[in-house]
Amino acid sequence: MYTMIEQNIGVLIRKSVIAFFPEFQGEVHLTTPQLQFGDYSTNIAMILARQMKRNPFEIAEEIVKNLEKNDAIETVQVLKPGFVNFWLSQKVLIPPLEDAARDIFKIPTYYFGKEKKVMVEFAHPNTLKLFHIGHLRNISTGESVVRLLEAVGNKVIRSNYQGDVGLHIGKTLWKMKQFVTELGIETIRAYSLHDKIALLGKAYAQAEAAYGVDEQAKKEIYRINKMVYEADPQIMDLWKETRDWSISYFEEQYKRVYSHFDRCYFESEVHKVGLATAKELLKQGILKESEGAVVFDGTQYGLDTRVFINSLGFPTYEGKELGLAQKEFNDFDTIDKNIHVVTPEQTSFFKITFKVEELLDKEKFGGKQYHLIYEWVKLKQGKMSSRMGNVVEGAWILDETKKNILEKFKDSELIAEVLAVASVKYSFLKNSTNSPIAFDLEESISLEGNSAPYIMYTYVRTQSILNKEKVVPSIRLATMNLGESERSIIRLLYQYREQVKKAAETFAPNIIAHYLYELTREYNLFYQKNPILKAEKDQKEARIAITQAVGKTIKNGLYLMGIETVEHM
RNA sequence: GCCCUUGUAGCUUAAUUGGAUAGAGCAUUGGCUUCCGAAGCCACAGGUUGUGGGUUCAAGUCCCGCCAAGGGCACCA
Repeated sequence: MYTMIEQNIGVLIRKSVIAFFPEFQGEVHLTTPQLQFGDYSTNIAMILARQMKRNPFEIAEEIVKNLEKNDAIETVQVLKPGFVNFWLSQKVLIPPLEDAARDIFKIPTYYFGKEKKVMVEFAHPNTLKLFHIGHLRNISTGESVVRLLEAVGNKVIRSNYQGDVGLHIGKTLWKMKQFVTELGIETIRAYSLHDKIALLGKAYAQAEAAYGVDEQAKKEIYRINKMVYEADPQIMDLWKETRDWSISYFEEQYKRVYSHFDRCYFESEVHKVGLATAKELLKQGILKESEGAVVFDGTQYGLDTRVFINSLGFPTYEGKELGLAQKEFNDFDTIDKNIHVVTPEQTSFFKITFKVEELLDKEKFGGKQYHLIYEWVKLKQGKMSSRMGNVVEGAWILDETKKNILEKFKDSELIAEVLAVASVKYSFLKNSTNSPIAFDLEESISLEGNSAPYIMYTYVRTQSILNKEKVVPSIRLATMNLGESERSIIRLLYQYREQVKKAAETFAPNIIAHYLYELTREYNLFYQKNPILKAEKDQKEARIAITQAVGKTIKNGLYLMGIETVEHM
């Protein structure tokens, strides 16, 4: 395993340092530098320079001088201020390549605790509302994080928390009741799912408008909201039916982007537990009464003060979260970490609920809740707002991209669909999760350069070559004399597993995107320069093996990003 | 008013968590098919990393001030 190699090099350096500086205590830190600076690098000489009050370059030379010979290392080099750079020998570079060619990826493990089990909570659209482009980014991020955490050995539970009670429901149902009276429920039932969802959207928009100006409407909306909370039979039929439409619609969206959930939580099933918990916390003095509401005074922890039970006696979003947390942690026994993929405006909200949960049960919740901030998809033309009617539906952008692909290239419907999903997902995931995406309706999704089609095209290219010459009888690369361009691809392939681990540790799919793009570019350059099938015997064998390894690695990496591959395009 | 986040080429962005010459893609300009898929490849150009200071052998990254944008700060979710 490469980690062994890394450790071995660390030990070698350590020994070497101790040889001339016996009181050395610190850590030897190895990094993966740019290819031009070797496979591993250490800055230990610069750190020692301060302690020893000597020139770092001299120290670096001394380290190299005292270094024991090791057949994993081909070359060692000392550069400028005092970097020591290591080039690995083919002996250790080749096995990962051979593995990759056979579709074997020995990803190092990474756990957050002894349970080796984590929950990722993502998607969370609210029922009766649109599944918009922001949800699409959320689900792309969540799905990829799930797969990354699985890749490093965790059991991952996919969960999804949806708001099916609350003011937005009150509003929509208020208007929907009118629609039902006007149109008749049977007429509406005959609508396609898509039209039903559109009607719900219309109801919400009109209710939202009335809420601001019409006192009577506002009162009525509050009344309906209360009925929903109390599960009043008078409203429950409509509530249930509209909720079902919404849920089926969401299922369609999840399926289209290859996601699914182990458990979908709803506010309607947690608000009672939340309320009870908040009341209990009030008794314990963790929460307190203020102006008729029950609040948490965060000032003592440098946090905001927020309401958990409002003066009408309903649990707020904060109150419900207490119920959710308990259900999540009870339903799946102990988990090491619960990762909430949510926008940044909720930062204060999470800081407070996490704090309260910790005060409630430190053993159970302490240090386990994590808010993974993913940023908004912002429209270049202006903000998205359901009131303004300029919310971009998730499906819309997928459809647009697909149309674009069909127009530009002569792909089949099926392939265009896969490419569209890939393009949209990739365009989200290549950015770091915490950077806002400025989305331009005109420019749409990029289909060249650093994009999914570019990477996919390269994959297809590798498959096309392999179709012509499948057989790789024996890979004897370890002893072969490889050229420069072969070597840089092999060295990149060597880094893959480490990159996956890093991406998992930091919940950062963009690391995979970045890596795949780099690998793909390197391969394309190689392809352009060198014949593969027409190369000489040994060389041909090596190049086919590389082609196979690159293909498998691309496929594996794309899978980790939640992207399917195509064999032709 | 207080708190948090962000500011990198015309546009969209990366930078291995303090490392080496700040890396790409779009857009612009010029070039590459008798040959494995040109959705490709190469080249040119584009930068005082918002700004002023500080710490360090080393700062886009850390600290302080200022400017700008976004978000949050009691009964919405």
